Amino acid sequence: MSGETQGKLTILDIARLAGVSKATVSRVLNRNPSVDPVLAQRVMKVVQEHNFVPNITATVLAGGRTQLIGVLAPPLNWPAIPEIMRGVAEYLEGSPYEIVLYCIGSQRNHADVLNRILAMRMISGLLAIFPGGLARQLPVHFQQGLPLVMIDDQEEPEGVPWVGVDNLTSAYKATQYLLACGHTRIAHIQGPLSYHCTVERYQGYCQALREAGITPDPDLLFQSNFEQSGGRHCASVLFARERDRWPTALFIGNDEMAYGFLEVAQELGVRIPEDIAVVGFDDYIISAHTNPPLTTVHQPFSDIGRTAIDLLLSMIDHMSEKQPTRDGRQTSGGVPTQDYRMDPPCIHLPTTLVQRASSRSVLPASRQPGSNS
Amino acid sequence: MSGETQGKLTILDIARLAGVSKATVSRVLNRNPSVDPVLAQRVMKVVQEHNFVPNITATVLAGGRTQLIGVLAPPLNWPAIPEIMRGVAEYLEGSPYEIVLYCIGSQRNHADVLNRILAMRMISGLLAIFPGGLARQLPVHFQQGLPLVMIDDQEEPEGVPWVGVDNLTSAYKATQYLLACGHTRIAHIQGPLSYHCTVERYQGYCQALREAGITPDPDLLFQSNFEQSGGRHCASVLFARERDRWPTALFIGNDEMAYGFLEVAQELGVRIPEDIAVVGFDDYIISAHTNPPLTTVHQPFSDIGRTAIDLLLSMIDHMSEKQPTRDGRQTSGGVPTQDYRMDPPCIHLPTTLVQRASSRSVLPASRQPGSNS
DNA sequence: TTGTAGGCGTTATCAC
DNA sequence: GTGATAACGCCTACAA
Repeated sequence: MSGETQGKLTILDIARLAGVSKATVSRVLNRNPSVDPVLAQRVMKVVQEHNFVPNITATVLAGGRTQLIGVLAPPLNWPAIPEIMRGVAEYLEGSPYEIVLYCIGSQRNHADVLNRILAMRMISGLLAIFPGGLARQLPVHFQQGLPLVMIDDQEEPEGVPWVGVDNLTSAYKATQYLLACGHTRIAHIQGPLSYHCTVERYQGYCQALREAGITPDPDLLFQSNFEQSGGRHCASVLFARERDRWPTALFIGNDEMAYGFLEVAQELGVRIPEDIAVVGFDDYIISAHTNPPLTTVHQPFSDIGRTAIDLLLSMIDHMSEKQPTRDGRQTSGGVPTQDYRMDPPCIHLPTTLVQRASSRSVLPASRQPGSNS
Repeated sequence: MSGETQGKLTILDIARLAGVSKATVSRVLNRNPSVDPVLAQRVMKVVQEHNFVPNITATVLAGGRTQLIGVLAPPLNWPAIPEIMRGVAEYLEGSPYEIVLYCIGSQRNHADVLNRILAMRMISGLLAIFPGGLARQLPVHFQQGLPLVMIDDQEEPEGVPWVGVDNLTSAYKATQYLLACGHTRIAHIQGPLSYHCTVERYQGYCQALREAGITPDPDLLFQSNFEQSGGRHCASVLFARERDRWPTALFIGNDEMAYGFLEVAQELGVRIPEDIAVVGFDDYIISAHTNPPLTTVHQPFSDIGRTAIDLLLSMIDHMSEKQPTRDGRQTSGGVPTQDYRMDPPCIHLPTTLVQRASSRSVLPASRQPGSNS
């Protein structure tokens, strides 16, 4: 209310009002310690009274760092994205940074997006969420000094800082849970094999079975597409079999396919969990509302976003302190400073199994399995 | 692949390579018609070969317009937001513009956000989605020349360009549908009265009843909070009554409350739609998955986003052609140019009623109501 | 510690 | 039509 931002003041105006030079104002604004605290006070007072905010474009042009973080994301209505973005946005709210959002859809010339973004030289770091085909270009830019973090489940995390979950362990626990429920014929619907998470989840599934002395039965493995339609398809195939070839439980590679599966089950009058217990993976919001509500592995999406952005900001702080290419090791304030480029961090967040009505123990009440994870 | 963007070329480099001056390159890049087509060709060739993209910060600083659209939004995991953003992003993909996303959560000093955004002088237009308390400041900035569009259901659309749905008509049709189903005791759960949409939806509800010769019964009107908890609460209150005071149908002011209502109904064994038919408003993704799936008024969120951004871009084109404050009327190319500031456009998009299992006709089969609006 | 001056990459206003 | 050149607002040596 006090100072209208319209008058487009510049540091020069502030300088005059405070009776100092542009340079001093600039220094105050950038918290340069070499300025007299008294002067700084005076300047800050003027700045606040007039609600002054430096022109960011000029700042960048002059070589300062932007307060802008680029976020490369698939369409926001993909189920996991809003939650991830919430984590990102909430974290960034407490910082001076803003988000520049690059949504990659179908139309855009994918190959060029990254180049354009970087050519604009506007962001000081990039968070790449499910970058798909763009994942290939990421390591290069990272090596060239762009602070960069990837959230992905498709490519194997290599060459760039990465945040995600431990799919193998998660799938292992999900399967173990079904085993603990007393099931022995446990089927699995997996996603596209090109996805890294597909493989990991399958491995976790197999490992749990083997440890229980069960050999994974190829007859109980379905390969699909991670989409609802895929779940529907697998359901039809499965339910078309004679009843004694059905499994008693099913671990589905993601929730989306589970939705399709549950739909078909309901249409065909197959009772879940009585006839078949179902466990999914992801725990999108919808999963609590399906019929029946879906037992599933909860991915902490907002935490993933938060963690990724936290890592990114620390990378920005760190990488900007050093020259583009310097010798690896150095120490700051007793804390051993890692060289992100030599050894890109890879953070795995824990998942939890959320039990809902789509699964249930087939054991007598006295031997129910524990609650979760 | 051809031209690495790393070398940070400038128009000066391009100029040299093409054997022309900076000015000419700039003109070519900005499609200035006063440049020799042959020269333009030569320049463009160099530009493309080197994958050159002008430094956007310099462009802005020099007075050119940014290709950045500010989007002010609530947390992205609010149900309607991802769909709206999808519309926005998809539309923008076909344009040279990018999104700067400002998520407003709880922490941030709300009053300042807008000032900061504008002080940075980085965006050429602003899309305000459910701005809440910030709505008050919008008209001022709009009048001062900032291209601005609001998507909101809380404030009455006045003083700023606005895109949304016709709540009154939508509610009217929803109620009319229940009447056509044969219901006469139709209850309504409304949201906070401070919301403009609450009032409009209530008016539509009343109007439909009155036209059917029914006086709205205060006993069948519930005032709540637009949240799931509110729906639960109303359900408990309602179901605690003697059975003959129950309505046979219920028009709920938004889907969120409907979810809560359905939950309680299921917990208490009340059959939907047999005991009470339920119609909601919004049609969030979850609504197709509830138990039973929810009949509801579909808001075309992605269209709303698309329309809003379309309007915004045309405003940007238009408002930048004129001096900050000039005389009102002028004509361009035979098309009468509107002065957005004199008369802010207000676009109402149509809704559709989506029929699902939570509602059903109580009439004999021969007199079923038609499918939808 | 503080001020001065040059430069960041573009656009825009001039002359030519 | 084309080419110099002065802004644009800030940062940062360098000088004082």
